Amino acid sequence: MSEANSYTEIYQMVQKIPRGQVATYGQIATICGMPQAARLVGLALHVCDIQKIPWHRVINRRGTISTTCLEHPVAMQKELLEREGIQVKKKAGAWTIDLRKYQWQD
DNA sequence: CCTGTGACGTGCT
DNA sequence: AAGCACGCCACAG
Repeated sequence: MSEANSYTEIYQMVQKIPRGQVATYGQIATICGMPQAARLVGLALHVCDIQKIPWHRVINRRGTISTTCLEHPVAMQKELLEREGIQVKKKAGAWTIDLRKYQWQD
């Protein structure tokens, strides 16, 4: 685990997010020690097992998901987030979440 | 070995 | 307030 300098660390961090809260890519990257590698978090979640990783708790700085592959996951994300007590609103065609209210703090 | 890309972030215009 | 451009790190070809 100490050598977890790659996606592994990110996955562990995402799984560490408390239920009912969300975190931004930059937040995860910063905690992992790579405040400038927010893109890596996104890429990591892109290749991760969305069946095992609560990727829906990880969103961008705007509080929305810019997912290029918003094929199916978007609807599922809404279900998962609302199921955890997080309010998801639709704004300009994108799901918006109140970061100041749900953003996770380590 | 080098180049391109990507679920992002911040700054400037 | 909104949009555009650059920078960051890791991995694939």
